[in-house]
Amino acid sequence: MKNNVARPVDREGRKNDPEKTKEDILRVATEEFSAYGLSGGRVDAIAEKTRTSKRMIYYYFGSKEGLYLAVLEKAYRKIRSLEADLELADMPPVEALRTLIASTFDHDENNPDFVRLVSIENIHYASHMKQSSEIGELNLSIVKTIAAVLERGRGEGIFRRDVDAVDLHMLISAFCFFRVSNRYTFGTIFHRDLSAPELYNRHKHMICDAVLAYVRCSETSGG
Amino acid sequence: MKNNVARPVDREGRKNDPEKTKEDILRVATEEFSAYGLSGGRVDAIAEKTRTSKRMIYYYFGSKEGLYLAVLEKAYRKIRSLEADLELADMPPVEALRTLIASTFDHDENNPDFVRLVSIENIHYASHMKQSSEIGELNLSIVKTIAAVLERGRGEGIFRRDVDAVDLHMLISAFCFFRVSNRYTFGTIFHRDLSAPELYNRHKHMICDAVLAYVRCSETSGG
DNA sequence: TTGATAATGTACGAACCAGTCCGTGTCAAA
DNA sequence: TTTGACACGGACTGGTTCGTACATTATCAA
Repeated sequence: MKNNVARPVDREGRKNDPEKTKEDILRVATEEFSAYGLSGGRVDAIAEKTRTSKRMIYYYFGSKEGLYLAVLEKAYRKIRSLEADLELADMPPVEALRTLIASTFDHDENNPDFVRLVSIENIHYASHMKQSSEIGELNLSIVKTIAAVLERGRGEGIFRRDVDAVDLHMLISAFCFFRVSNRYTFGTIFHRDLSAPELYNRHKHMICDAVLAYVRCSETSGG
Repeated sequence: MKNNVARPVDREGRKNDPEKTKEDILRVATEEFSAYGLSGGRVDAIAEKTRTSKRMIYYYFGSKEGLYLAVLEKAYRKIRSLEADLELADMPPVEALRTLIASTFDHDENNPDFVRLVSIENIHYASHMKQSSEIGELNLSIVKTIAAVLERGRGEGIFRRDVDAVDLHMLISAFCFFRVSNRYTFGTIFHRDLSAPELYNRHKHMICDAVLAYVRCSETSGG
C-alpha cells in the first residue's frame, strides 16, 4: 500500500472522504448561518468547527453565498421529504385538517433552525431562493392536499365554499411559524416563555380550533 | 426663541443642529438596518447617506450596536403611541375585536420596516431588546384591551370562556406579521404576490372571520 | 469679549474576513 | 509502479469596516 515503508507509526494521516467532508461542512454551516445569519456568519468560524479547513469550503461550495445556498437547499429538501405521507385522503375532512395542522405545528416546533433560515432568507428578500432552481420548483404538494380536503368538506356540506387553499395554508403556517420565529421578542414583551411545554398543547388546540371554526363559519366580515 | 437677533443671514458655514442631526442619522440608520440587518448594515453606508459624518454617529450613539438599539427603540416607541386610542370600550365586543384586528393588520401592512426590524431582532434572540429598559417596560396595553373586550363578550354570553388574551393577540399578530415578514419566501414558493391589493381585503376578512369564529366557537380539539 | 463646552469634519489605524496561492497527500486505473 | 485526477492544509492577501485621534468651528453664559 504505502511505498514509503519508513513512515513513522502515525496512522492518523489524512483519510480522503469527500462525502463526509461535504456533509460535515454543511452541518456546521447550518448551525452557523442559522445562529448568526448570512452576513453575521463567519466562514472562518465554520472552518474551525469542521474537521477540515476553509480551503475545502471554497473547494466544494465556491463562495460563502454558495455555501449558504447549499444549506438552504438542504433544509428545504428535508421538509419536502417530510410533508409527503400523511395519507389524509382516507380521513374525514375535519380529522384530515386536524392532522395536517398538528403536523405543521410540530414541524416548526421541532425545526427552529429551519424557521430561522427562512426568516433570514426573507430578510434577504428571498433572493437566493429565487436563484435556486431546486427550491424554485417546490410547487408544494401541501396545497393540493389542502384543496382536496376542502373540496371533500364542501361536498359534505360542512365547509364554506369561499376558502382558498393557499390562504388557508398561510393562516396555519403563520401561527405555527410565528410562534417559533418571534419567540424571543414576543416572549420578552409579554414575559412568557413560548417554548414552555404547557403552551405547546394549548397553542396546538388553539390553531386547530380557529382554523376549523373558520372553514365551517358562514359569517362574512365587515372589516 | 433665539436670542441672537443679529444672526448673520445664512453664511454657508456649519449650522449646529444636534436634534436634526440625530434625527437624520436615525432615519437613515432605520432604512439601512431594516434593509440589511444588524450585521449586514454598514456604518459607512449610513454616514454617506446622512448630511453629516460617521464621526457624529459615534458621537451621539457610541457604537454600531448603540445606533441599532436607538433605531429599535424609536420603532417601538412609534407603535406604542399608535396603539393607544382605538376607544374600543364603547363598541359591542364583536365590533371591538374587528376594529382591533383591522388596526393590527393595517399597522403591519403599512410598516414593513418595523416588521423587518422585529424579525432581525429575533434572529439576534432579542438580546438588544432585553438590554433596553425602555422596550423592556412595554407592558403592552393591547393585552388589557383585549382582556376587557373578551370579558364583556363573555358577560354577554357570546364568547367562549377559555380564551387567553395574550394567546389571542398572538393568533392575530402571527397572521398579520407573517403576511409581511414572510412575503418573499411564501410568495416565491406559491407564485403569489402577497403585496397585491386584491389580497389585502381578502386576508383582512379572513383573519377577522377566523378570530371571531374562534372566540365564539365551543368546540374542543382532539389534536 | 472670552472661555468653556458642544458639535462637527478629515484622515487614519487596526482588526477582521472573504477568498486565493502554493504545495502536499490519496487512490485507483493503467 | 507510475500517473493523473481528486482531495486536502496552512499561510497569506487585499479590501473592507468599525472605531478613533486630531483639528476646527459653533454656541452660549459670564
